[in-house]
Amino acid sequence: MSHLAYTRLMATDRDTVLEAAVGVLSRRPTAHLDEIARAAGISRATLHRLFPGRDALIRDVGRLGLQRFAAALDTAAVEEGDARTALRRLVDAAVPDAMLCAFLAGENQLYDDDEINDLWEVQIDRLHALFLRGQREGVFRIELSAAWLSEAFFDLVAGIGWAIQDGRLAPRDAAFSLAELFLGGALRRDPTPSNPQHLGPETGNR
Amino acid sequence: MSHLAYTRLMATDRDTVLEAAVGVLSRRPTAHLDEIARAAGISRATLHRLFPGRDALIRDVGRLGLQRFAAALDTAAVEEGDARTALRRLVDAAVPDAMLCAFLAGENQLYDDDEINDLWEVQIDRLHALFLRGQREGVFRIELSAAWLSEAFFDLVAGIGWAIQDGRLAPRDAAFSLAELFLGGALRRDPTPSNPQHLGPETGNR
DNA sequence: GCCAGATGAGACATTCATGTCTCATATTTG
DNA sequence: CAAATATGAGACATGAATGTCTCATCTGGC
Repeated sequence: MSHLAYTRLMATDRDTVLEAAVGVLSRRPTAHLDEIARAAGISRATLHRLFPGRDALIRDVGRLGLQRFAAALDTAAVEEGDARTALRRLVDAAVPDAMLCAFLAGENQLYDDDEINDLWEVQIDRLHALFLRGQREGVFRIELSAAWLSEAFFDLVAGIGWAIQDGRLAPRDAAFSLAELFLGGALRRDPTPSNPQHLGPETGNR
Repeated sequence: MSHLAYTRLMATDRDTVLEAAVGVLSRRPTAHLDEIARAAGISRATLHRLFPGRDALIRDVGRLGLQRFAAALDTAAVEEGDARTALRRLVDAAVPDAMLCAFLAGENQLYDDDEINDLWEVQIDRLHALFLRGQREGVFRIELSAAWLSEAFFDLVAGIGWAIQDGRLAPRDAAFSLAELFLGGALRRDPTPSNPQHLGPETGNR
């Protein structure tokens, strides 16, 4: 029991360090371990005790990001319901980890680790499938390829992460800004206020 | 005259190297000078003759990207005409340099060079002004802040660059995919085929 | 064909981040 | 309070990338 509690404490500690690391690495991939350790509030020695080396740290950051994104896809249940509301759920689930996604977008496929690459491919495929399904359902536009929709969505999630981190976007507005822009685009829908249609069902919890 | 021709030759040569460099650096910011030199088809010695050092190279890549983006804003004449067509012109002008923009999006504000930062700020302000004007004209949605629209637009341009570089998007489709997604969003406009409206005036040169 | 400038290949020194170590201190456990 | 463990601070070695050099080769102009 005490052993379990101990390992769990270490695990969350590792994740805390990884989240601090991503805050630095997403903007400056060449940051020194000194900076990362300082950002995490620990010494370089402890950082080395938690992670054998720099590449191990980077690898674990990527793994954490992919795990979080996979968890977001799970909690959003993107395989169920109609595609539009599924995507809205995904937005809500993914925005809290937008910074991790921003890191992933940058370090896209520079990993030689098979586990990481497989994990990445699986999640992208799930996203791709969501858009394909939406296109078949008549929800998403078919002029834009599902591959491009997946890519653009992930780019915008990353953009959300950067914007929040740099203080250019309030976290409160993040999910709304992402969902509205991606789903509805930048153009006004109806210049005449005769058609009060909305882009999707309002969940009412804003 | 021959002197001018000589310096111009060198300048374009520098730009050629910079464009090769961005192809490597946009994906792997930690790439060695060896790789960059090989990507540019020159030796490391010549690379050092063209650029005093690594940071000078990075700085010039950033400067080139900003110059190209500024030129795109100029040729698109974003300050003239209605905002929607101005943005379409900007898309067409910016897409060829999307990879440079992708690099800029990554190395956002890590420069301590005042000239670079000023140049960056000016261009972002121009983009911001375009969206503000469009919102006042009733073209762009006012629920999304002009700052977010600027940021998201740039993120998508960067995404275009990455997708093209990695072969996930055909260069032919780039401008269309970017403009349609950003302006109109991912959702189908009219599920019923009764209203054949389009998102903007077709220029007819596709 | 000759000369000047440019380029490539490689050796060399240097700098700096990394990795490893020790020891003192702080914190927790019993 | 005492022991055990975790942490921080710093020194030190190592290795890799960078910066600088020389020399051979190539190209272009005269």
